[in-house]
Amino acid sequence: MPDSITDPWLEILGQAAQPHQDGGSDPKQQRSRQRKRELLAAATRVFARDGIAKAKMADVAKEAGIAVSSIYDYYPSKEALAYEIPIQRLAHLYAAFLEQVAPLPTMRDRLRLFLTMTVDHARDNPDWARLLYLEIWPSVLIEEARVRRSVDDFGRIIVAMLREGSRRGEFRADLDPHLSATILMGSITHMLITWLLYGRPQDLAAATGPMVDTLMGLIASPR
Amino acid sequence: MPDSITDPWLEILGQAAQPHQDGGSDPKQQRSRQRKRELLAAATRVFARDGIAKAKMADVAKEAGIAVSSIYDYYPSKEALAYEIPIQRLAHLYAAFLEQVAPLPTMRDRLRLFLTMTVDHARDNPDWARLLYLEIWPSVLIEEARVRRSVDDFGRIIVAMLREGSRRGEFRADLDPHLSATILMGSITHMLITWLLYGRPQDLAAATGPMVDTLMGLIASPR
Amino acid sequence: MPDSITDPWLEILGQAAQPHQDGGSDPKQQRSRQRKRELLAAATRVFARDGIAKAKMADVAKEAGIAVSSIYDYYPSKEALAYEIPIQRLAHLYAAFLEQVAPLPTMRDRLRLFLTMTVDHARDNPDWARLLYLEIWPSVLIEEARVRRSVDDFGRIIVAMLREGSRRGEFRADLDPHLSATILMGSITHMLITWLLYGRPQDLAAATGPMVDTLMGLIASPR
Amino acid sequence: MPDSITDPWLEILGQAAQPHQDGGSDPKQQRSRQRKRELLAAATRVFARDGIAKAKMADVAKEAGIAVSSIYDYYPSKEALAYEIPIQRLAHLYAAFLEQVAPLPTMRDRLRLFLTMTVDHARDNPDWARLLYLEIWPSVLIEEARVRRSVDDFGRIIVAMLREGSRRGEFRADLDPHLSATILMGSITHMLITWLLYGRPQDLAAATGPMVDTLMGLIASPR
DNA sequence: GATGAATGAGCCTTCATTCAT
DNA sequence: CATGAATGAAGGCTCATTCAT
Repeated sequence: MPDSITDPWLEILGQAAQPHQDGGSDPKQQRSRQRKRELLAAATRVFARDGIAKAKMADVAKEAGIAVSSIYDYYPSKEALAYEIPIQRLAHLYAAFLEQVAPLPTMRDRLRLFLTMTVDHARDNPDWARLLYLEIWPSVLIEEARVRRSVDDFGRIIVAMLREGSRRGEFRADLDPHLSATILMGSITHMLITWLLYGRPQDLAAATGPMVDTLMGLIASPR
Repeated sequence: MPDSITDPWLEILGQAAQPHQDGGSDPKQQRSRQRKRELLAAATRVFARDGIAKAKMADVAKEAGIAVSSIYDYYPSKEALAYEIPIQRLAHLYAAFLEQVAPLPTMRDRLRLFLTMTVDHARDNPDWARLLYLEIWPSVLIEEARVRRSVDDFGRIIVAMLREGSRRGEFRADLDPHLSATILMGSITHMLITWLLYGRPQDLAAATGPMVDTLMGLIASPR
Repeated sequence: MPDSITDPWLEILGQAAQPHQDGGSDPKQQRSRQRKRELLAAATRVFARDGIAKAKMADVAKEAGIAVSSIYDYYPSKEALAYEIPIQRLAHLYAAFLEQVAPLPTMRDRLRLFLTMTVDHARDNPDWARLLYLEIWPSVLIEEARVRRSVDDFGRIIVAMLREGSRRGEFRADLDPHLSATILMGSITHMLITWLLYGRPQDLAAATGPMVDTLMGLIASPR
Repeated sequence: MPDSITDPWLEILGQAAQPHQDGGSDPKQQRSRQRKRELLAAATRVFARDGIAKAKMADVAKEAGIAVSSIYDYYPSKEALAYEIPIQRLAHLYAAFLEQVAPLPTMRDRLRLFLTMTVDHARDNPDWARLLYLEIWPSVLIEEARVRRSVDDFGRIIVAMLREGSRRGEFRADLDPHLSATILMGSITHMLITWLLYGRPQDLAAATGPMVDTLMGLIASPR
């Protein structure tokens, strides 16, 4: 049974993978775009290290090797700069998943891939992960619609995949998909947070397999 | 088989339930203690509303109905004030659990109680919960040992109970207790965060039963 | 014919002489009130010297011998501070005039006194005069109602006196009081501005007599 | 008695009507000159609207439809740009007056024309008038000699005309020409400022006649 | 014990101006 | 010529904390 492009989970994923309209200015010049990328990377490092509220634009500028005022050529405010980071990176994650998901035959494999990629993405970009999981996600302040949507997409994708898996009989039908999604996301997120804050488990990659196996076992339709 | 006071999980719980040394001064005066309680309650509200970093001592003072400088008669700094909140409340939670846990015969029931009480405590004190789950817990800033210990106690208690449950044959022995604890804590925490940020599930109490059931089902030793 | 308290010009003058509600905070302490006075005096000097837009709060603070942030204990912004100056001083001028005007028998004498006191007040407080005549008065920015009202009172008082003088037969009835008022105010103001900007006439007091005489001659009812 | 070119008032007027050396570069290109004119017009509008100190070069550029940095191809600084405006326009006013004044037989008529043209010029160019009467004229900042001279020319021309009129017996000889000039200029200026700030008199043209008549009556030599 | 008052350190943001292309 | 891009220099304002009364 081939996937239809109209499968809800694919549609949601496809939209989430779209690089939403960039918040800052969009310079035409090649060199400028490069500077902007470097700025975002530098900001990620500084914000992850000091926290958004306590981080200083001066430190971001220094880290990026540009003038403080130049930051404002790209982003209108400190918050706009901070919010751009999770938006872009999450879109990348969703896009990468979209690219690799097609060949997999079952929703089970696909969901497993999604969770695994999420952990790997965090492990490969710990600064970004700190920012997302410790600053942005729990932030009471997310009034910015674009950030909120990016973050919410995560849950939406999982719920949609769970639904599709249930429909196909791969996943238990007796579990509310929101409940399952909460367990999946909460477990993965908590593992990441523990790793970020305490450095445990030391080998995050090694711990991911058993974690994902256990979670998949929980939701797998029996027999 | 009666509990021994030397059971690791009871020992850990007993220590966690001790009100750790208060950070501020400890005036003997009755009236002073009352003011201090009010101050802490006011601070909880303000910090939950604005976030610790953005909250102003002036707002806390106004909410408490006292002068800004008077706050410093009780707590040496804004952070000390902020940190005192989770410390006290978590100790209360642990103590309340300690009081009710004894009569329960199985670790399964006890763990179930712990998770349920955690959710109830958050539901009954949403301001405090915002502060703990959205501000303190993910905080990169927790260098303050006492806060960190209070928070860590949560995980320690669960791991110890899981171990004891495994030892008694109630819980699956093939699951690493840290992995199980991560799932339990992550799931509960994520449910609370979603409730705090999005107001869903609307009826948190009603959602807690199925969630705990599912989680317990996951770790229960088969037959 | 004794003045009635209900004479329009007296009523307007009486209101204008009221010290309008102070814009800044109103500390109870005696010492604080003194500081506030000194602050206003220092601000007058700095604003007159550098212009409001270019003046720095740091310079005002230095001139007043207090910390920059302390200024904000008294006034909420630079503009509020700047605007308070003309408001207070104009009210003083109006009040002083109100005190001295009663004994004078004719409107002619009274108007002459008003114009003379205006010039004297400026001569005695050249910093304040610079601020009022060169910064505030021509300011497009006066959206602050209180400042605008204080300044407008000046014209209102003159027009009302002209009307009363006409009614009494002292002033020519064929002149529109607004036209006359424009000539009176414009002439006096222009003389002051020239004095402030160019230092001419060198002896402002000596030049005032002839100026006022000429103006009064213009509006005096013939014979 | 024909005017002699050596009449002081004519000599002063002639010099004032010369377009003083332009502050910016003087590109020979036709197109460039056009751009410069448009830039000056745009700057007039922006400066009149926001005030020189608060106006931003970026806004001027946007209004002129050119790049910010291009402004600097024409004028070396914001102040140079701002000052160029009154200089050029005043020179135009003086030149226009010079053109029309010759046929008039009496100094009285000539002075009347000068005052009327001044008002008309302001009414026809309210943006420029705001700039001149509310920003430049009272400016403490006019250290720029050329601006100051342009503005001062106004008074010089009037004083010279008053002197010539007195010499000819048209104007009262007992009035100090500086005093008379102050009344004339102050009255006209004040009428204009009131119009600019308050929109009154609504019909400026209609109000000008009586005002000028009254002023001329004041200085006219008695029969 | 309680507070009104004062402050120093700091930070985000603005903007006129420069310059390589 | 024209400009996009970059920046240095500032400045208004905030706020946690201190202290004399």
